[in-house]
Amino acid sequence: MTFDYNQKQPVYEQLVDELRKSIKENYQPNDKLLSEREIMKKYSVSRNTVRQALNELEIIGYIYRQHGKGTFVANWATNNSKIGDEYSFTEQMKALGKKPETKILEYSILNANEYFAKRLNLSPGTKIIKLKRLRKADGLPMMIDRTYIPYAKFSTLSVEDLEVNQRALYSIFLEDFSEKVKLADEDIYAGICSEKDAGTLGILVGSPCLMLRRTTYNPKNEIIEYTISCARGDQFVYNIKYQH
Amino acid sequence: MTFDYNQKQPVYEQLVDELRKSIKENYQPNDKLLSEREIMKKYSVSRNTVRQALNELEIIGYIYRQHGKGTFVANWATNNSKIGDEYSFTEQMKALGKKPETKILEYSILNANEYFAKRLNLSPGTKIIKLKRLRKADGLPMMIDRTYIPYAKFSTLSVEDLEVNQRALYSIFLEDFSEKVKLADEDIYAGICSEKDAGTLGILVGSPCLMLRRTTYNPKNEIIEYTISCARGDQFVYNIKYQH
DNA sequence: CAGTGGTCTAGACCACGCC
DNA sequence: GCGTGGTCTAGACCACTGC
Repeated sequence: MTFDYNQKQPVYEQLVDELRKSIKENYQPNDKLLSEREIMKKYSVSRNTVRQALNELEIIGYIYRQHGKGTFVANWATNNSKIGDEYSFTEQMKALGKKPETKILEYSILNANEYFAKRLNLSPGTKIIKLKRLRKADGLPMMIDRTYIPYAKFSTLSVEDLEVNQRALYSIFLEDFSEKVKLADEDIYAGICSEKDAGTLGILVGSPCLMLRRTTYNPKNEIIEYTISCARGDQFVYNIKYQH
Repeated sequence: MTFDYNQKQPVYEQLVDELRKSIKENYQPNDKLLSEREIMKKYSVSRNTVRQALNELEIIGYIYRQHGKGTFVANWATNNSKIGDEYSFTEQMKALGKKPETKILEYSILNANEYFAKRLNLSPGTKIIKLKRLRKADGLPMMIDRTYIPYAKFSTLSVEDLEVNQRALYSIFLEDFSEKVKLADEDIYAGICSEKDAGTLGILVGSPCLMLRRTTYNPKNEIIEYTISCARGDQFVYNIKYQH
């Protein structure tokens, strides 16, 4: 068995796909996998390529390796959800089997005041876009996002894409504006719901809520987004998985 | 310049240290680094080794690479705190310049009831250790942890180590019991403080608080810890950084 | 076009776990 | 001693960037 070297996808990625398929079909958790040298022979690739593929599989939690013993299949219970990705409402709701939905409550262009200028690392007065979104799951209001992004970078952002096509904001950043999220810095804390948001979320004023504050950076360390979210405390659980 | 091949530390790790030092002393953010081939010559190592070192530096956010252009120094503002690590109260408080302190409120051995047996994946009635800890920062009570671990694995756990030596639980797991944390699964949600905890934390009953529920797994997918924490909403902020 | 990072090969030795 | 994963080398070609 060999791979196609003329494809756009590198060989080690093709190998990752092959191994994933093979594991899915033929292995149980904690089974011993083929050794690196056996994989070399089977797929006619060099050891470096095998190790590159195995590294990927290790990172996504599909396998674990033990020096002197071998490579083993990890328990996939841990593999259904993405690990180490920044928070995505849509992804989390899907993982819970709920139907996510996003409604745009506000889209406006404003001049940054002192506070938002500082948060976005811009000069006060610079134009920014404010986006207020209501997130629902199975029809139930779950959280309100207030997102602030620099107008200069995203002037042609289409509200229709967000609402009608229900595209994820980060997909639009990446696909339409080539802005890659390199780092997301999140603060999570407990708070009390404001009167305004309580009405929108359909809960009592003063109910406990989960507050999220997020700043995201591109590879050049420019800030591409600042978001404050308020989630209802009686419904919303934020889940993270850390892999080592 | 060459490296010592007889050291326990692999050459690429030595190269990582060298490059970190060099970057710290001679480079500014977004400066262009030596090319991979120049590093090869300078340190007399092969390209693979250089790339292994650069991969590490990329993962910890020290550098970023651009195909066809070069390798660049990232802004270290993002590098002071560890990225992608599971939550550690002690580490976070240190990062904020606060003095962390842990007080053991309870250490007991009990038989797991239905609930905890399920959470730890044990049979009901199995012996487990309960550990209740109060976390303070600069003398101020911040959160209460209730940790449940299987007695079979950690029967010789020393409370003195935790309290007098202020050792981190995970260091003890790793160093004294060879239990490595492979995956941490955390739920974060907003809640209301119980009467009992309100007294300990010095806040009013019914105050909003941040609740954390954590399950950690070793590489074999055995559960090594289940912890529920309650943090005061007026003081405590949970910070995470995601790197891509 | 030259220079960069991205991928790949073939072969070597070491360190660890197990019999 | 043998098989495993971990590290390392020397050399090659490709794809992308910018002049």
